[in-house]
Amino acid sequence: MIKIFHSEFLIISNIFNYSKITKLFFDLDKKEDILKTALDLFVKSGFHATPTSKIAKEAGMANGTLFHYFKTKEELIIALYTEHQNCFTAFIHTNTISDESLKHMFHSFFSSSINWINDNKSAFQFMQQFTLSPFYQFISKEYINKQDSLLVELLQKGIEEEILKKLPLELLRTLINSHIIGINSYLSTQDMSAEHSNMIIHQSFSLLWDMISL
Amino acid sequence: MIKIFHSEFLIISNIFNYSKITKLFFDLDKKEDILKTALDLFVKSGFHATPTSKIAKEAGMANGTLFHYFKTKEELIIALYTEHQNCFTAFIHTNTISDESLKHMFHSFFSSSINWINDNKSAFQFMQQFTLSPFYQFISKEYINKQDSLLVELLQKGIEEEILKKLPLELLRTLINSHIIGINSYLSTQDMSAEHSNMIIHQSFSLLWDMISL
DNA sequence: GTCTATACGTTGATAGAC
DNA sequence: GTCTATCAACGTATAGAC
Repeated sequence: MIKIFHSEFLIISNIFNYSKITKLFFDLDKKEDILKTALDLFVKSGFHATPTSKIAKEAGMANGTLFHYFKTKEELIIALYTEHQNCFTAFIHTNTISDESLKHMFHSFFSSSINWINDNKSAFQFMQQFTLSPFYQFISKEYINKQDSLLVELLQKGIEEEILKKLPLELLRTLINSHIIGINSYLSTQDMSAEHSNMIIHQSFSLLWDMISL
Repeated sequence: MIKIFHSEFLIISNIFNYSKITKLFFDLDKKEDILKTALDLFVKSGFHATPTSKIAKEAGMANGTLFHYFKTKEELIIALYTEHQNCFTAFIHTNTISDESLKHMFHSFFSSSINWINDNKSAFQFMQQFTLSPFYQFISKEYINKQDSLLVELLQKGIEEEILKKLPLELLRTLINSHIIGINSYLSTQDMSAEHSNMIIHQSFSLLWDMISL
């Protein structure tokens, strides 16, 4: 990856670190090479069925070099999770437009979530695998709550303003997240045009809104 | 496990094979010992982080004995998945009551799903892990569709009778399944009385119905 | 059917030269 | 920082006695 186009540049720089944009035109950091390769292999074969030796090899470096950047395999797996989770959250925060209408804000929150997931399918699948794995217990409650803080804020406002049904915050939060996962699962298995896909996303938001709004 | 109580008996006989009920009062089949132990360990540590030697040991048998019942570890994992998936489907089929009202049928379908999942938390978590893993590709499309046939039938009827919104069947199916997973996730993380839990299940069905019905 | 013993490959991680 | 060489431990699966 020596040269990349503008559109790819935006996506990739989004996944990784904005401060390292300039390096992208020449070479990614070794650390990022590892993370990128590990993601592909983990999604293809699972954490434990993917040896560190294979990651290093496919990332074009020696076995020992990988352990220079990550002390253990576990550290690598957890770093990979937080890397993408942070990216996901950052994307949603910058793409959820502020608006007088709460419904519009929910809509843009919803669309940006779906869009990120769609542009980062592997990352999202890995994050789901991770969430169900024993590694997840090493992620603090505080971190998890922080990631969902924007959604919780919106929900709180919605309930206060009597736009949303008066239900436990946690329940609403969980149902919305499940809904988003479901839409993603549908969009991934069906083979459709971008246009049709957008229509489904729009429809799905209406469904979600019918469910949670008064 | 020499003697078990009636309630446990019902749950366990439900998980495994009805034709082997009589054996339960003395000893489970070795094969079922393996499956039961493997489930616990897989949920605790994941497929690959759980060695077959540990499964055999905890199931109270020699390493070689395990391989007498399952030729490979992969075969064991896949058998474990279908075992529980079959049980889940069977439970829903017998517990979804026939009724003139489609809404009532949906409600009982929904409740039985939630109830089974709640009584078989480990099994369900394993099934989700499995679904996201590379092993899932070994499960045929036909098998998957067959498992969801009751829901699809209900949905078809609902759309024909203009009770449900006219949306792609697959989309509805996926959204309902995600909703159920979400409710389960909420019920699992919160600590509540059976009474309160039932109330949430009831409310959640209303939400689902608001979403999919006209 | 069940056990013991073991073959044989693989893996995570380290040491030390460059 | 990166590589090569290496190791000790482990994991799947088999062979063969009982």
